[in-house]
Amino acid sequence: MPELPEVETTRRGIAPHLEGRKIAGVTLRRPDLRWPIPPEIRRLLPGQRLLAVRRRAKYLLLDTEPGAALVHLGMSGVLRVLPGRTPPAAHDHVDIRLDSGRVLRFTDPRRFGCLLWQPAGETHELLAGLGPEPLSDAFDGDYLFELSRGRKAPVKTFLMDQAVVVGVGNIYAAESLFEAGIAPHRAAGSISRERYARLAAAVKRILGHAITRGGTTLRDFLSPDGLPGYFEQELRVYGREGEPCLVCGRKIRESRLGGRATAWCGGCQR
DNA sequence: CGTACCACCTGTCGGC
DNA sequence: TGCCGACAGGTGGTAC
Repeated sequence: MPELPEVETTRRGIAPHLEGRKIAGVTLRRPDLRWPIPPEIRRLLPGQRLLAVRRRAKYLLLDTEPGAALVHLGMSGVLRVLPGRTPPAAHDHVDIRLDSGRVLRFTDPRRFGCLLWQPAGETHELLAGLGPEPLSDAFDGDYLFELSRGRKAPVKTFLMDQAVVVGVGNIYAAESLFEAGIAPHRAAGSISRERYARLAAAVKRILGHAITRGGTTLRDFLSPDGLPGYFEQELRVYGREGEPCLVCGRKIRESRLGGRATAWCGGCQR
């Protein structure tokens, strides 16, 4: 499901219900999601107080004293805080019960998500190689320009590489490239410093805006309070293949890059 | 190291 | 109406 704005929206939605609460118990209805759920989740979490809910890239970290539960929502995962007596439905794989009587429930039909354990003071291997946060000062046009020299991969693929910058998935990559006026198939190494400055600014603006609007509504995503996000109606190229460009009127084109559907405007993006 | 491709899994949608 | 294939927001692993 989610790109960074959806994950951040989830974090903001669940954090007030979790921080400061004690974990009353953990219910695992499946032994694994994308990977086996490690024994620490069951063995160490019960009785611990939740100290903070953080986000790194598209991972959520539920901090406790001995370590953090690491959650990735994959393509179809949802985390919600529900009344404790809510009966589980299909694909409700994990419950973390709270001393408030409520329950943090992880639902994920496709099971591309994961629930892992990161001991206090350590960095999980999956987080070790990640690039900078897109909304941080470390991410800017100069960074993209320097890192991209010699790269032949399409700029869209480059931008979606989580080792380059985290949190930019298929939707927001397409939208950012449209705003920056860059054709998605252009080789990353052939793009000028000035154009990368525009691209970095577009990524920051679009992700920041999407977060303030509560993420993009897609069929698998509801924000944690059950309300849909409101960003979908503002998408300018993603999902608009064949429709007229809102700027120049040309038909939005569709191609495939790195196996992913790619929408772009041949008039506005060069 | 960089790049391309496959895999994981379920639900939904369009076409016949 | 029913069936079947294609596709979906992610990303680790592998093979070149």
